[in-house]
Amino acid sequence: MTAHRDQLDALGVAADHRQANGAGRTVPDATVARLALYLRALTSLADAGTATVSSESLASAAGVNSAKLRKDLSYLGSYGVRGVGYDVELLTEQIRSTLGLNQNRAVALIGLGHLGQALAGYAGFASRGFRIAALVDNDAALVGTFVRGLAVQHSDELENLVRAEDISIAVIAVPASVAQEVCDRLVAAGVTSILNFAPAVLNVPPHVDVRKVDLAAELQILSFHDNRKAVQADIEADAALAHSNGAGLSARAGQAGTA
Amino acid sequence: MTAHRDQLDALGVAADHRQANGAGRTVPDATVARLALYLRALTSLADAGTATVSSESLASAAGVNSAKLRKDLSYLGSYGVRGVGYDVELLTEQIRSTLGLNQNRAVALIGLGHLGQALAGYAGFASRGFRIAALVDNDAALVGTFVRGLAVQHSDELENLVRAEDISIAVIAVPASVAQEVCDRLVAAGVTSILNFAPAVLNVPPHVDVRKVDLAAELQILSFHDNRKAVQADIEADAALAHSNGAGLSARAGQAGTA
DNA sequence: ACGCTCTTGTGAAGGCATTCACAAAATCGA
DNA sequence: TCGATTTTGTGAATGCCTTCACAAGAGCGT
Ligand SMILES: NC(=O)c1ccc[n+]([C@@H]2O[C@H](COP(=O)([O-])OP(=O)(O)OC[C@H]3O[C@@H](n4cnc5c(N)ncnc54)[C@H](O)[C@@H]3O)[C@@H](O)[C@H]2O)c1
Ligand SMILES: NC(=O)c1ccc[n+]([C@@H]2O[C@H](COP(=O)([O-])OP(=O)(O)OC[C@H]3O[C@@H](n4cnc5c(N)ncnc54)[C@H](O)[C@@H]3O)[C@@H](O)[C@H]2O)c1
Repeated sequence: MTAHRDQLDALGVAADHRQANGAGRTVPDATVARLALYLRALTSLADAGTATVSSESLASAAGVNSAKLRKDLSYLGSYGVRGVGYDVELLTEQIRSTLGLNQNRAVALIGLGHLGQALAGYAGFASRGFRIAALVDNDAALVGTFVRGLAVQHSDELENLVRAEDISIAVIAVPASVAQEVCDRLVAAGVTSILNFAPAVLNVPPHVDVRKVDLAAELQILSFHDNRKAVQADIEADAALAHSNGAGLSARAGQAGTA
Repeated sequence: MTAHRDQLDALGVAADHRQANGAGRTVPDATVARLALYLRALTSLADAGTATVSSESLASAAGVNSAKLRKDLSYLGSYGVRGVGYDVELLTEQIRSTLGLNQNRAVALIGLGHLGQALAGYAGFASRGFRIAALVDNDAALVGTFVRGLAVQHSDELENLVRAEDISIAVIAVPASVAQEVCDRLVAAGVTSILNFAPAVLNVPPHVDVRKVDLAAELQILSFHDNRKAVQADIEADAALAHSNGAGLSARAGQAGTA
């Protein structure tokens, strides 16, 4: 167990992608998702002063198995050395380049409520290749306040900001009821990638990518497995009981049935 | 496009699951992840007063295709009526039951910094089947303060709280440097499911499930596709230019190459 | 009672992703 | 120079998931 399959997202609209990289190869989506993980692990290694790493140890640092890691890296080309491993710095550069992180991408954050404030202050974005270039909210009390040295702008400015800063990625942290409307405006202004925290399905034209983060859904997935474990334990307990007893039904809840 | 494949998570450790439901059938992981989505869509429909829904319209409300939805629901049993559709209330109950949401599960939240504060105040958890039963931090300045009517407890109390409230699910929102340590304590206290926000790979025993949320990774995945689009646009622009020009290289960045 | 229409439920096919397992490449020491 | 050792890169096999396409079932009007 330890985690679910490969965490096939709770989320997920539908579509397909393939990318032609420098070498002309194609990178599977599942691989792209893991490249981000490898990058994180490589950064730790570099910080620790490691210059070279084997697929085995990088894989374990990233929490995947080494065959998968090697196959993933093979889509980028051959940057390892047989018998030795991968050069940490070179591989980092390769992955950054594949992910398009060499240009410190500008990101807009829409909605500076509870979640938005936390995100705006999150150091992990900056350190991993993103520059928050615009903070937007429509609450007059928030507009003009500063978060991490950046002023919150009124949502009337949304289109101007997206164009002025050449923003292609936006994060939506507004209530679900206005998420589609905000999304439409972002798309109209030229945004092509959206990370959506609102529990709403966004409709976008085909050239726009949406990824969603649904925290309650994540918990529900955990709940399913947790429940499964409990039911399993029940079955086993009952089986054990049946020996001494006859036909027991343990006290545990056991939700898997037919309601 | 519209979204990536099925948003194979950026995250994901490795493992496999299968669940025997009431009918003795097995529910694929990919399906479990989508059940949470369907549930959300069903709740909206119920709020709107809809009593019955076809696979076609429920699918579109959830942003998936209808064949997939029907196949997914078929793992729970036959709760639809041919020629008519699904009863919203009945289906809701079925999914809730499958996900183990009929017992308002108690959740612990560890770390009440920027992110933790936002999560603690998030209404979406309560409305979708979870009760935040414990808030834990080790910062003396936070302990004793109240968030949504619940007092923040000192982390020394962690084990006691988990046992007292019979908590099996925990959310980790502490710095990455202490995430493993917090995780170990949670597991030792009896937690079996963890949602991890810290950018760190957690090692857990096999009976414990971990799901991770890595926001920077999400952005990096978006970045990859965004970059791909830009490169593609370049190629096309160059091809067009080549006709009038000879051999042009457009101004655009074009990061997909070999660094 | 019957035929028409609608929509589910599901075998079968096809497509991806993961895992296996090993030949090929590189280094090192003798 | 050569053999031992290490570790990559990748065909091939396997297993999931998705998608297709349609028979079976349910309601409805006549
Ligand atoms: N708080 C969390 O931990 C959390 C977790 C997961 C998901 N979410 C989701 O994220 C979204 C935001 O959550 P929150 O807790 O921060 O809510 P919030 O109410 O605290 O913040 C929403 C913010 O959006 C702003 N806003 C509203 N309409 C706007 C518009 N048209 N343009 C620009 N800004 C606008 C509001 O002024 C407010 O500041 C919600 O959809 C919520 O469901 C929140
Ligand atoms: N802020 C964000 O939007 C965001 C987004 C994604 C991921 N994250 C991650 O989530 C985690 C929290 O982020 P944050 O911005 O809230 O950080 P933060 O520094 O604001 O909060 C961390 C909290 O954890 C508490 N803490 C530290 N050690 C603890 C321990 N041993 N036991 C209990 N509590 C402890 C601290 O007192 C603090 O209140 C980090 O790992 C961060 O990388 C944050």
